[in-house]
Amino acid sequence: MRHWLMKSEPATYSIDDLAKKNVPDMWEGCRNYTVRNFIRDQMSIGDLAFFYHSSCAMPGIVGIMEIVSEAFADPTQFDPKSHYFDPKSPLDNPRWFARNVSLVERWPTPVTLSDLRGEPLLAGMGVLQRGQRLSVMPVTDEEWKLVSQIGQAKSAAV
DNA sequence: GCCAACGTTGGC
DNA sequence: GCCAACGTTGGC
Repeated sequence: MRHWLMKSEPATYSIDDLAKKNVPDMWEGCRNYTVRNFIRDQMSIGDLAFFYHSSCAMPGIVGIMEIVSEAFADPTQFDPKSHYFDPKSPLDNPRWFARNVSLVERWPTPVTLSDLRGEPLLAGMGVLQRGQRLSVMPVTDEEWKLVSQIGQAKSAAV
């Protein structure tokens, strides 16, 4: 099993939006080829991912999701009304892929970006690297364990 | 709103 | 295939 970090702007789609569904939801709208390859080729059903809130007052990891489907063509690329519409993506050879995800844990007390930066053992994490902008990226087993512990401890302490 | 970093586009 | 221009990301 692999581990991931997946970013979303909470103003667009937050962990509360996912929690409200009570069923798996589609992780859509990725429009970067590196991210596309992760989603299409590297993820597996059963993989776990951190849900990361970006571009907001308190950026950080707000919970855990599970990948629950194979990759499928992201329908928003074919929808002219969608913000994610891509007129150059051929119907018979889609450029962009999505997966369904389901909520595993929502952390009432997030592990903030500054929490992550404050932990020397996490200095190598992709999300902390200067200039990295991928909205989906792999997380090592060690990083996963440590961040999960921090997240669960912070949220249990409330 | 600023700006650094990076990906994508398109002219050549 | 090069590379400048442009657009986007995302923290601050």
